[in-house]
Amino acid sequence: MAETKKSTRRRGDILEEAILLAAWEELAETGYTNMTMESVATRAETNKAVLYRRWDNKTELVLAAMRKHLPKIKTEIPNTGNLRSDIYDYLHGLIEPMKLIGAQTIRGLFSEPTVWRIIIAALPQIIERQSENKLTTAMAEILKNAELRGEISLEKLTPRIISLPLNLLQVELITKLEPISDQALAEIVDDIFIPLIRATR
Amino acid sequence: MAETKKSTRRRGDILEEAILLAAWEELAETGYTNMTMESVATRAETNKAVLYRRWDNKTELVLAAMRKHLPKIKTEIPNTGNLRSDIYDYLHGLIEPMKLIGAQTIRGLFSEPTVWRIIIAALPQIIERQSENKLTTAMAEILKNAELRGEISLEKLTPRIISLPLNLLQVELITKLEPISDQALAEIVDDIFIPLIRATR
DNA sequence: CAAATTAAGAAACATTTAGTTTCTTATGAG
DNA sequence: CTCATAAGAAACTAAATGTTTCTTAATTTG
Repeated sequence: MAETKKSTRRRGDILEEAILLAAWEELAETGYTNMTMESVATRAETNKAVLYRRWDNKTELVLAAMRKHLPKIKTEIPNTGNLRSDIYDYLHGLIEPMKLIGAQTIRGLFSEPTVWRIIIAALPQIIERQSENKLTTAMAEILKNAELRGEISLEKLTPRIISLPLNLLQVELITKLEPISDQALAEIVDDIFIPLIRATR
Repeated sequence: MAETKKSTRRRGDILEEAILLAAWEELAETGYTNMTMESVATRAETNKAVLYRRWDNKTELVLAAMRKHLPKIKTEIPNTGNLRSDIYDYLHGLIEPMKLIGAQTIRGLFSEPTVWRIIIAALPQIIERQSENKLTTAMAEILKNAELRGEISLEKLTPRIISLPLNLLQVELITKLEPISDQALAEIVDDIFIPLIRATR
């Protein structure tokens, strides 16, 4: 009569992944402050103590969930033979995965207090170490290719100019709290970055 | 022998100001999460219940303290007869008061979880309604003056271009967590905004 | 395959903090 | 001087974080 289920007691990575998924879902659905260690444990069908054996505190758990479930940043850069296309394509590849996540989840992530700070605090870990450098490096490479083609003169470009498009995408995300639209990207590239770079030479 | 003190039981505005000052100091010194309603009450030499009689919750108290103690945004715009100077002077007037607050306090404000979200959530109240509009309006006026002098053609400038300097100041503040330097401002104005505007006509 | 080790499940517990309630008492208005 | 109002004091509730202890299932190892 009783089902054959409930024999399994999960361990190790399988359990860990279930917890991180539960945390990610809670985060997106209810936001940081409403997500409790208890609620995550329950959703993952396990126990609070199990969470604390793996992560020191709620913040660490959230960070781990974000690291696991946020889209990874690409390192490969396009080489279309044209600066504008290279920039646009690369940045488009960055914002595209956000659309899968959707506004709901982004709002869930950002809508509650702590995550802002966590995200910023975590930039050195989540992003800076991996991505900020990755991003800046990618931009630098794209521009170097453009220089080789004689499109621009790299030495005129300050670090602030180089990071300009990325910074504007940041502001866009933070203030809109939804996936960045292709149109916004196009404006940043075509109305701001490219004209500026053409002017700077 | 005993001093003549301790007779006073403060009320009304005097008490309220003491509380808001205490909250502001706690916020700056220990950050949002470490600042408790209890600690604010103690510092203000009053009682937790008094705080809750005035503000519904911790968030409201913090918002009130920020509204009271953050520098107000100027509405008057310079008119030097030169676009570059107008922009620089106006933005300089915005960032100057932050230097009085200092990196310590800015870090205190931003260093702990919730304030990020509070600040952003409060933008509609604290900033957007008053300031974001104020800021955008000021920028628009400065540019209009420049158009009257024949320096630029306003119709070519998109909203994104107009808000560019303010957006870059935002990113600067958020990523550095210290008062914005005059040099950073100069770079934003002279390496980015002015060249872009000159190119866009 | 049996014994030993490891880690999960369960539940009670400690602590902190937000927010409430009730009662007493000082203060200021009339 | 009297009375309404709001401050002070203190006890209390209700989460939520983080801990501890014990039992028991899964895995490793000899």
